[in-house]
Amino acid sequence: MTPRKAVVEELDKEKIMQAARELFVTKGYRSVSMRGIAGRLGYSHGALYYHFKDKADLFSAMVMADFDRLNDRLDEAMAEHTDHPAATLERIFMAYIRFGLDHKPHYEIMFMLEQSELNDAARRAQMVSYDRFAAAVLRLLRDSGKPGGVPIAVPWSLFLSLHGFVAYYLHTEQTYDQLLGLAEQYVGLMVRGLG
Amino acid sequence: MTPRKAVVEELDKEKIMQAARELFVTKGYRSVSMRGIAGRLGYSHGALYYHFKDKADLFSAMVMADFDRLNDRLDEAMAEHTDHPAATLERIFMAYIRFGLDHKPHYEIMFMLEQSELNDAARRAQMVSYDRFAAAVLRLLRDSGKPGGVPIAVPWSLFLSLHGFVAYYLHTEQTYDQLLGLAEQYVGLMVRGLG
DNA sequence: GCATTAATTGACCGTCGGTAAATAAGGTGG
DNA sequence: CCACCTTATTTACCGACGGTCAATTAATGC
Repeated sequence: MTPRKAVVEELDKEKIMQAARELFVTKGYRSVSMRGIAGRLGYSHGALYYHFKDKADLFSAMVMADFDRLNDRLDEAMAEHTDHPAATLERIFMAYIRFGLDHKPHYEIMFMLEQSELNDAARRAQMVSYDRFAAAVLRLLRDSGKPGGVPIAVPWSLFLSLHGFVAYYLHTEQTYDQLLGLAEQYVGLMVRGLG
Repeated sequence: MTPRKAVVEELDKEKIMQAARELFVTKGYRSVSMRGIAGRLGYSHGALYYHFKDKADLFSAMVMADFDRLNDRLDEAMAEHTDHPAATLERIFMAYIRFGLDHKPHYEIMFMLEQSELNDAARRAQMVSYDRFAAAVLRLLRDSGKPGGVPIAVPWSLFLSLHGFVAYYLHTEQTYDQLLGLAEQYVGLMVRGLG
């Protein structure tokens, strides 16, 4: 009936991503449909395809925004480097876990999507974010005076460990606060492995 | 036209699970459909619903069979307990990683399915299998003469670490043999954390 | 005011998981 | 051998999905 709305209520990428986020909170991202997102906004589903090429394109845009946030959190954790490198390391690890558990719907699409559900740009953002993490970890390990070189596989192992922790609790109801003690034990185990 | 086939070519659960497995190898399990499985066997999709209540029921049956196999592998790794407990621990960890990477399609449905995609029995099998793992790890840690008690969270942390490793490489082309060196470093880091 | 462009609708396509009635084969008792 | 019941399968159907596209109307530029 009205194949174009008044400009004040026009759709844009931000509104679409926001609606998608709200749906992710209640249902898992698997069951969030393009039709559902459009319906929540009062539009027909076809309108979304004017703003995003397809569902992977929408997911990817959200993922890239989320990686920017994660990078900020890790930067903050590193910025307080007044104490020992080992303590900074623990802060970074805890910041990672906290980000994952405080923003489960975000983390879910960042790391739990199949590769086919993301476009190239989003995959690049994943890798870039990991590179920052790895560089920071390597620097801290060297600063803390490790004898000899630090094997390049170490940051990767640490990342995998952190991801394993978050990924498991992603689909439970438990919050970061509830898991705090366990997370600290876990991180402690990780850091002791580096000694 | 022929609403029942000759008895020699009747469908059964085994045939269906086998066909599903074959499809998992080429496509991810996400894109394996009930129609696709039936088609591969030369049946119409409705026939599957006579043998399995729904897709979750089919997946769950496969998952439970896979946990039996994983339990066997871990039992084998523990059985060779001629040497130090620490060496046995490493063998168990490596056996876990090996199972995951040697049987990626199996591991995928065992651990990467959403809870809603499994029925109660399959969820129980997951927990029982973890309990075996945890009991074995706890026993070995105590045998190796840990001073004081071993926190109950330790086996769980170890499991999460192993899962993190396997989960990441699940969607890559890399084989267990190619990742052997990295896996050994990773396991080494884990065990050192216990010292 | 008129032509052009931008944004939205809604019909349509093929595929999915799932249900249920119809139907034919297998098994059973007389 | 036949009648009857059970078992296994087909097929049509449902609603929902992702995605495409011509039609349509609001906004914009000249």
